Amino acid sequence: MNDTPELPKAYEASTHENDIYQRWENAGCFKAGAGAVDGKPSYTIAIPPPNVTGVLHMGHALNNTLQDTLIRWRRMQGHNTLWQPGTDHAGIATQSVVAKQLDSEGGPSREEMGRDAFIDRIWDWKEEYGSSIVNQLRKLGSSCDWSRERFTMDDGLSQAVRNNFVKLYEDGLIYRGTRMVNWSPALQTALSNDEVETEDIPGHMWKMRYPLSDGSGFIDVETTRPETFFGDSAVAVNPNDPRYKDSIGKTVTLPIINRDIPVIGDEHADPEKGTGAVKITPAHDPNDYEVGKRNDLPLIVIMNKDGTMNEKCAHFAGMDRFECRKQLLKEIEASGVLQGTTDITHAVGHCYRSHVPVEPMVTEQWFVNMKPLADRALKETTEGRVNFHPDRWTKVYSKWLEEVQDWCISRQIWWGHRIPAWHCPSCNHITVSETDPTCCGGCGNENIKQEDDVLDTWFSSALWPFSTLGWPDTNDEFLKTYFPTNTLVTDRGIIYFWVARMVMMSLFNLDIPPFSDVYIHGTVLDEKGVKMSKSLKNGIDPLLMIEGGSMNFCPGGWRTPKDDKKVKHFECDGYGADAVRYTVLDMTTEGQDLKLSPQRFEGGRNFVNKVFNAGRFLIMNLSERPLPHTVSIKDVLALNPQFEERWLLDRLQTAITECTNALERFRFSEYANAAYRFFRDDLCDWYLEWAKHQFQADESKANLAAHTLSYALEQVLRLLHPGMPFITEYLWQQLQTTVGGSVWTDEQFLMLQEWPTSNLDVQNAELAPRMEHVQNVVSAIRNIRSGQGLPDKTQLEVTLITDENLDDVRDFICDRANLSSLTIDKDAVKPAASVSDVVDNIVIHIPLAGVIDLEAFRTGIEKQISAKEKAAAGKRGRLSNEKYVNNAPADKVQETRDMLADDEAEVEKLKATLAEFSLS
RNA sequence: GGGCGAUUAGCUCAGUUGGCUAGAGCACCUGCCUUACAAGCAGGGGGUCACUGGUUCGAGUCCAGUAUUGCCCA
Repeated sequence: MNDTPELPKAYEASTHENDIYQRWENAGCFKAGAGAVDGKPSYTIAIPPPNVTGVLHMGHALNNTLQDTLIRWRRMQGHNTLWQPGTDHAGIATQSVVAKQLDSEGGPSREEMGRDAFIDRIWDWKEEYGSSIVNQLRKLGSSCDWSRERFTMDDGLSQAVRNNFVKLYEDGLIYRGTRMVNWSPALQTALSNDEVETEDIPGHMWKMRYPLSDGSGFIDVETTRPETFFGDSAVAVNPNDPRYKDSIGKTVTLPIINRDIPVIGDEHADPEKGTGAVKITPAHDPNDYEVGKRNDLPLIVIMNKDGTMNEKCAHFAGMDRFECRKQLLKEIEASGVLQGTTDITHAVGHCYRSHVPVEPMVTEQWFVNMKPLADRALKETTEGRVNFHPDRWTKVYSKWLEEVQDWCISRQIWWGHRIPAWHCPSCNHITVSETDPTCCGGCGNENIKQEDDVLDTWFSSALWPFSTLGWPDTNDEFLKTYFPTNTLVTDRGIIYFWVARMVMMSLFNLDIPPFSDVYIHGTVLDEKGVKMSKSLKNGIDPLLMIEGGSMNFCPGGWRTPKDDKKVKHFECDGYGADAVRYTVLDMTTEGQDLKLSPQRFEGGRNFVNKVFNAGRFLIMNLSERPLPHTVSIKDVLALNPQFEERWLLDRLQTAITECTNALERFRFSEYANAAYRFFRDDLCDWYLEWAKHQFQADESKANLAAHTLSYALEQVLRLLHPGMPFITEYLWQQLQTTVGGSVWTDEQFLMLQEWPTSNLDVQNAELAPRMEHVQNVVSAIRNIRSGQGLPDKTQLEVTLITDENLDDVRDFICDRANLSSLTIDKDAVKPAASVSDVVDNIVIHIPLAGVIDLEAFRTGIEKQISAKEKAAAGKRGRLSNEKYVNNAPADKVQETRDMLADDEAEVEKLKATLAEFSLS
């Protein structure tokens, strides 16, 4: 790497990214504690473990870009960092994937091969395909400590699950009971309340007539689910409803099955709604379940686990619940039981995964008693130990905890942590134990059988921030060093599922919250504002954006075959990981969703290329000009820096402060913008262009410019590194090999260099405004050139009328405005046939005999005059208002006076130039 | 029905404790292939800050209401 590299004109991300990543990893840069400075605190992020069956989507790209930006920044700050990676076993999802695979192979089904063989088969699948998503995270540049990768089904994490379960059970916080749960007939398992998604769908309200058994009349009830009448235990009427007062205590006879059920009085029946009488099906409706409990009604389960009707349903037995409804309606219509149908829209709970309507059903399940855990978790936010960003999510979190219901944790599937409970057939005792027991804890019977059910995947995810660090071994060095973690970066969608449960379990097991800050980022939307999802075919594949390829996608979402017309085709060569990262960082403003289109990444790619080219420029110039291995600010200061250099150094300090402050406050977009502004505006557009001139000047000027550029670029590469790690690392190393001394070796990485801190010695509040003033003069001259239709290369002769001392920036103005001569004199006379302008009270004259575009000049000046006059009028109005003068802060008033004076002076000068011009 | 957001340039978004002529990127117009970069440079046009009131010397910013829209909960 000693030869001067021949760099291409455009940066090719794909030729460098994999190589750089490999070298980081081989050198141990990702390992816990890499680059840590003694005495600095630890900084830990536990990755939200992606589903092991998952493929990287834009949400992951965003989520992990933010985490990587934070961890790289803290690592550079010398903190003892750990980004703990891993994946989640995703019980239902993974089981479905493998079951489908079996199905497509045509071999034995899950049921045929049996539990143990099937689980082996899933492990095989996991070995083969389970690392695809973590490899995709690598493509993004994620600096996770892969040597510590964990999986929720690992032995250690499984031990943690058992330990937690047993402790909760022993504390009476886990119980087993027969309760109303949400049953998914498609998956044939119970679900937690949070796994049910309510959707508004069109339906019907059917009126059914139940005759009173004594023949004294009838009661009409309305229902959206007539087929559940087989499980009716009562008809409820409001006790205060005069229409039904006499019916209470009587019975009605159910049609078809001719079973008598009581008419009861219960407040649940609303006289205002429907007929005022409601059928009560305690085993298949959550509200009816409560009514049933109050009134001691029998629970009559009428369905099988697969959603078909059971033997209690006469000749409908074996029929699917929806088919049963159809057939039943025909029969009861014919028999006169059906008294009417109304079209309605109602909210129906659907299974989050299979999307079939859930069946409320009474079954025997395991539950966590959430109240005591939730109360503690609530205090963490109210007492400021867990802080959400943006803060408003605290309320969402708190609300859920306040209203939390018991958590159904048992799942009737095979893939997952099998509940550590053993049933005894002889004494019915349940033995719950962390290690496999050999006999019943109640009677000593050795013939015991482990519970079939497994735990909800979130039960193990809830332990993630500490189970990955060795817990329940509380002596584990990693647990001691890196727990509690610092920042959790996640999406609002799993505040209930995951964030709240982690806090609860961490408090229960370790008495401290698992993290201090929770950053909730936006959701990734397509260009039409619809959330990206696989099923809507509107997703943009981040890997494709990184590496290139072609894709079809449907902005707005693909919902029906007709939407095929809306499908768009997109092809690209790949923008590179840095471009993707920078683009999403730039878009990550507080709490804002990200509307993305593939073209959006061009902006990021262009900026990355700009960074590359700045480096290319410096490398080309430095190859002839040896500099110290790493130029320090002392080196620059020793070379007698001039105004331009001192200005650039001051701007760099501002950028350092802004970037650091932004990251501290999770303002990712502000971070990206602050670095961008300094890099593009200050460094490239102004200083670097000036440096080209200096390189042609005498040796001391050239040397100063080279040192300054080298130093400033090196610093800004550090600032940009957390956001765009690859290009910055690549360039940094290229620059190290180019400069003299060649002390640099392959062992050194930008990634482990120190994050810049602002240097108070080079800060000077007067530099930036003065440079801005000078830039305004340059811009005004360029504006005249452009307004007069002159090519950029036309050199101009300029006279500035001012008493300011501009000697030190004379060369700068001449160069940046491309002047052949510059006269600065407060008494200078206007050259004949010249156009003029006034900026910051400096009058500019440019002789342009013969080429003057009179019209352009006049309109330009007139426009300025009217703008200035308008501004002045506003200020005059304010100052003539005595309330303003009396009430506003004195310095503000004085400021307004000064500005008004400036405005008025400038208007005068503008008018004078216009008048002079008209004369000439 | 309840809660939380959003509404600023053609598009996507910034805009801090209220205070100069409300900013950026993209798109657009003009001129430039100037030996870092046309994935670029220079210059320019473009906004009744959703609407209606209120507080204030002063409101994009604070308060109340209205409209449109998104998400979550029931």
